[in-house]
Amino acid sequence: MNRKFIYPLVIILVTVAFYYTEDFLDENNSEEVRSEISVLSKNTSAEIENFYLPAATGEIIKHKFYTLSYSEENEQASWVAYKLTKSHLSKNNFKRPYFNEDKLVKTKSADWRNYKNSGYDRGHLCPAGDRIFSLEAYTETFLTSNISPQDREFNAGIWNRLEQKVRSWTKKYDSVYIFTGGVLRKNLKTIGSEKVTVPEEFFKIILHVSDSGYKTISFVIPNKKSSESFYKYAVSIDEIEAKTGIDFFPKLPDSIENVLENTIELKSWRKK
DNA sequence: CTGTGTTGC
DNA sequence: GCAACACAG
Repeated sequence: MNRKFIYPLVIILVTVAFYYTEDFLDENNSEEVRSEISVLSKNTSAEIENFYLPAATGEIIKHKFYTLSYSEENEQASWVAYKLTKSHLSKNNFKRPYFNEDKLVKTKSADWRNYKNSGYDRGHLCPAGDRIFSLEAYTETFLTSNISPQDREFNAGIWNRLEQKVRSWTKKYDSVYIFTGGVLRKNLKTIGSEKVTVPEEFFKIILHVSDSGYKTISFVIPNKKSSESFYKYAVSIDEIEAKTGIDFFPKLPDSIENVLENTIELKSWRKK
């Protein structure tokens, strides 16, 4: 191809796209948000800790590579939050370590033996596959505060497919924030001597932050085998809040929080 | 990738 | 408890 032709064309396209998105996004991305994003973009290490974390529902545990809120009643996290970036998606072939108690949980996290012969997987909330960029990060996901009883075919099936899609979104968008956990209700079935509750559904929220604004997609999926597309289980964040009692994005200005939380925006996430 | 079970020390 | 290996979705 002729570079003399391509370069001007690219410049024109980029310019048009820039002005188009500026106008287009004004509707739900105020100056308020823009200025917050510009502040956050200069504050990479602490941004999730300080700004995007859901409200606490129990003891907040800040690990090096993810943060969680532990529910002692349920012997598992009520939510796990972490940032996934393109650079995290490296390749490694670490041997699976054993699950350990999370020493940072003051009330003691559940013992892995609760899961043994329970019929349920020790399902990662922050997936090991998202922390393979270092042995330390990988090992840190093997804490019992980061697992929840999951149906075998749910975990290896629809939930796994969603996790892989999150990795593909990460490649596309450079970085995303992920918030995930089981829907913890009263009177759930339990396993093991410590009575780890078995969620009937799991939620996952994906947030993308860029100069042009915020973008989210979220799901609630039953803890059982499904051959459906996970898109069938796309819900609003409001719905997840209603089911879990968790307040997501409590620090975002209400005007932005409301728009993010009550809309289901599938098109732009689905397109290739 | 998501995991489990068995064998042997 | 841990290592090695086989196996399943």
